[in-house]
Amino acid sequence: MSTLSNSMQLILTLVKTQGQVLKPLESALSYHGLSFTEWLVLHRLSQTSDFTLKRASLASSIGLTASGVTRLLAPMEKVGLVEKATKARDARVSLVRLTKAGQQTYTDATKSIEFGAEKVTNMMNEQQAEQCLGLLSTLHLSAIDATQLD
Amino acid sequence: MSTLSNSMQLILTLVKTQGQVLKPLESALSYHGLSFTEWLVLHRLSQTSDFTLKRASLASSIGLTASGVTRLLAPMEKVGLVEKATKARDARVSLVRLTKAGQQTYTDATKSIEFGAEKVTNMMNEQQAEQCLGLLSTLHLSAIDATQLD
DNA sequence: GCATGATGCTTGATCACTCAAGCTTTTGTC
DNA sequence: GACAAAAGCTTGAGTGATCAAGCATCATGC
Repeated sequence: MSTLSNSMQLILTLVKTQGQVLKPLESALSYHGLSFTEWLVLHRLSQTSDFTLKRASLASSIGLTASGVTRLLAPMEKVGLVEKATKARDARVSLVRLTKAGQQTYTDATKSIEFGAEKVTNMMNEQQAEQCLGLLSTLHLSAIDATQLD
Repeated sequence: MSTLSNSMQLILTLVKTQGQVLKPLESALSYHGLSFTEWLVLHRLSQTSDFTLKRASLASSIGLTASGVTRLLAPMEKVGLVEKATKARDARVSLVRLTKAGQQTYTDATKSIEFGAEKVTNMMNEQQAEQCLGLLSTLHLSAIDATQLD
């Protein structure tokens, strides 16, 4: 019954925590008919100047494959949150644009998810939250670095 | 293009980081024919005094449903990492026990995953890792707390 | 001592994603 | 300016999980 290294314990806690944290947020979003990943799509699109992104860029920015994006976006197009557009000079690329309805849904859903986020971080003060964010960012960079040189 | 609350940014970073961190570990484990979740099963079992756990306890301890456990364990039994046992006084419960082979695989795989974990946390010093672990634990408790009162 | 309900697990259907293969369009080379 | 290679997306097959329903087994009240 040997014990794990500190690194491994950190990662175990990371995984456990994410699982616990995501549940309430998913349920907050379900009221708007969105999954967390779908909300992420709306979020990324709403951050751009023209509400438009290449499918490939969207994919990598939310940590999905191209095919994952295709399958995720299909129903979102069907309900009109998002629409297809084509790029002028390149008929290969397919752009995704947030519709007016999508912008509205994003605004509403974001209120819900942020409310959930507040509740979930309730036991942390502002300073702890900031510190945690900083450390996670470091860990993120470190993980990217480790992935590069394999 | 309004910006997100600190809580929400923390959670976004948490999710992004976990995704990045898990990739190298999964690939380290794949050498032993294990997924991260399967390694978790071996880990939980190896922590018990008699290498045995109720399926339901195992489920909740690794954050899966009962049916998830059934489906996860089936192939692991087939390759002999784990075996079924029955409880004396209660024919409903089905116990899972780590076999000798499973113990060996756990020992080997744990070396690999811990090596991966070291690499992934490479850019953090010991103090940062500990601090991060502490803050994540707080967040975890906070999230559990938030889930209770919904 | 027997119906009622609770507990523990499995099964069928479905979902969200991945990978590999394929199709179309563009780019670069000669 | 034709043709191989690359880029961008979609599709078919498979994986890992979920939920809801079902089947045993155990516990309780009368």
